[in-house]
Amino acid sequence: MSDIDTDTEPSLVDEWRRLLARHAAVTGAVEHELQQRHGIGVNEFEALERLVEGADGCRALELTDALPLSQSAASRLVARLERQGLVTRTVCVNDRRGVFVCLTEAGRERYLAARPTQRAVLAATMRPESSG
Amino acid sequence: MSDIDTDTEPSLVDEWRRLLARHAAVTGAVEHELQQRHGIGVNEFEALERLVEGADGCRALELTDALPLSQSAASRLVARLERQGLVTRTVCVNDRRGVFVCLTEAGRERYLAARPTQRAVLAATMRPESSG
DNA sequence: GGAAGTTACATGCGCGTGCATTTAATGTCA
DNA sequence: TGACATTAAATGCACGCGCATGTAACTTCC
Repeated sequence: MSDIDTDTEPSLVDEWRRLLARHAAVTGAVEHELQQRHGIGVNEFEALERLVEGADGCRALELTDALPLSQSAASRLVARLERQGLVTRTVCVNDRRGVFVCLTEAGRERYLAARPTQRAVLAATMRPESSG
Repeated sequence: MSDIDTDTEPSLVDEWRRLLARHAAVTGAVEHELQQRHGIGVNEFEALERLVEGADGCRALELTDALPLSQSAASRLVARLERQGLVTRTVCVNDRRGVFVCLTEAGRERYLAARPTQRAVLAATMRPESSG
């Protein structure tokens, strides 16, 4: 395509850097606004959203899979949410190793309150992508 | 375009989730491989790359601007690189508040050794984007 | 049923991050 | 020149992360 002679396509590196910059910008903005206005972080919000999308409850395992987090990070995330009263942790009936995470009313309200903020920040910060 | 009636375009949220997932996947892979095979992390590599692209040296300030990191994180990053002997920190001549970061020979070699690894991981993990 | 392996989740640990603050050097203005 | 604002970088602090490991509950196979 272009006539650069790096060892690999420069567009790949460009894309990578754009990914890094974009992620930092968008995530940083979302994190900041959510934290400032609703006292939750990006991952907390994402977890709540997954719970709302499901039947307000799901296995911790599903949450771990749905989020870009390690198992330990997900575990602590749920613990934080529980500490804030946004979810409850109960032993799973079918598999007592498992934890059933359930959205509380406070959790639902917090999510609903935070959603417009998150959507607004996304709309404001994700646009510049088109000019890539 | 599609006829979903969420409070915002669902494509925006989809794009956001793809950004999160993609960043986690690619960055995680690059981080792991670079750490495993060359003893440096993603940010360390990016910093070295900026130094190589420049004249093997630049103000710490420029590095901070070039990387998706806070000022304090960039400062510590340079400190780590120095501890590993990959860069040197000298007081800037023109502005003695500033720090001039200079790539060492070891730093250049480490970068050159790590670059193929990074490029390979990028090539392997960034492709799935096209199917967005 | 019982031993061995596997899976789900929690936790100790070290580390990198951002925020707020500090320290030192520059710029500004009189 | 001297006082005040500004800027560059370093650092104390709290916190979230991943890795490795621990614990408890399943599963398998005999």
